[in-house]
Amino acid sequence: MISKSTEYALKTVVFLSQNLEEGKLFGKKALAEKLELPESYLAKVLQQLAKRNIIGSIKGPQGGFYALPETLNISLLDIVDVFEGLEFFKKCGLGQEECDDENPCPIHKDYEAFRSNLKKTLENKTIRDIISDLDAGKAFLKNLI
Amino acid sequence: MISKSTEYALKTVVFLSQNLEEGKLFGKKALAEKLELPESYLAKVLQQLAKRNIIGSIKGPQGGFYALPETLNISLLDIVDVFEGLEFFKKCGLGQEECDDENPCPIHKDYEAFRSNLKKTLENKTIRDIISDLDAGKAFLKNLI
DNA sequence: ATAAAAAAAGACATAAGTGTCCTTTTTTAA
DNA sequence: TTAAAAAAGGACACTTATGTCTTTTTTTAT
Repeated sequence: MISKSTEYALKTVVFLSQNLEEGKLFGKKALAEKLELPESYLAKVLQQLAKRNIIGSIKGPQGGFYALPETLNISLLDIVDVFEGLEFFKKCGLGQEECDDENPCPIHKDYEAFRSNLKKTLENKTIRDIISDLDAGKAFLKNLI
Repeated sequence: MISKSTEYALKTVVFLSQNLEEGKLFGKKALAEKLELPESYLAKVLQQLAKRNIIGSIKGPQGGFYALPETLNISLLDIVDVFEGLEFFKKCGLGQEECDDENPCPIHKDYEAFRSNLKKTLENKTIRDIISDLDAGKAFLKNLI
């Protein structure tokens, strides 16, 4: 449910937010090196994030990507939404076309609880929260702090 | 986490268990028609189930597949294990290589709770349970009862 | 103006899951 | 013993996610 795209996006958004300073920009190459991610693939991810206004981008020499003021309020679910959509949180765990409270599949109730709890967790976890956890040493992400 | 292979396998195993009668066999064609599944692909699934002794198979004319006595005690997790393995229940939700209680990712604790709950749910749900739920009208699976 | 730097975009490569088709092997029934 | 029926297995096609490479567009600095 969480693809590489989402994983790379999260790390980039966290990094940019940690380094949010007046006029400070990071190119795809710098980001790929810092975070040890595939540069060309990361470029696509960055473009999608910029298009969705989750981060900002400036073209030309000295250009690059940067965190917006709102970026800190972005939730993990927002990032998942960009790359996977929210279908996962509606679909039946056993792949049944029809599956709801009226017509439940054999694990409907448990699975429904699972996915809605997971959704809530992702929804409530903002970039701000993650950075605060990283700062406090309560959580870790490779190559970030 | 639950692939088409697992979905098809579950439906077949349930069907065969519902029709467990002395000497009664079903060929891949009959199963594919009954369950409305792609016949050639289902054949592969059936082979893997037979190889793992989750169902039995007999070659030759009048041959086919059938449920074993133990088939009723098979859990959903057993079927998942055949086609996806159990990696999902160990892997980090954010794709981090290192992620455990010592070095948790930002959603480690919540995610760990979800996936272990889900695992327990799959582990405790046997084919017998599913058939009993289907019989009682408590659950539904397309083309099964 | 022009060259360079960077984002943006398009085309292609690879791997895994899904799915189909064809051939081989086994085994039973005639 | 032979033909047919069925499982078993191998090879290939399609799709999506992942990843790379090249070209185009934008923009700044000289």
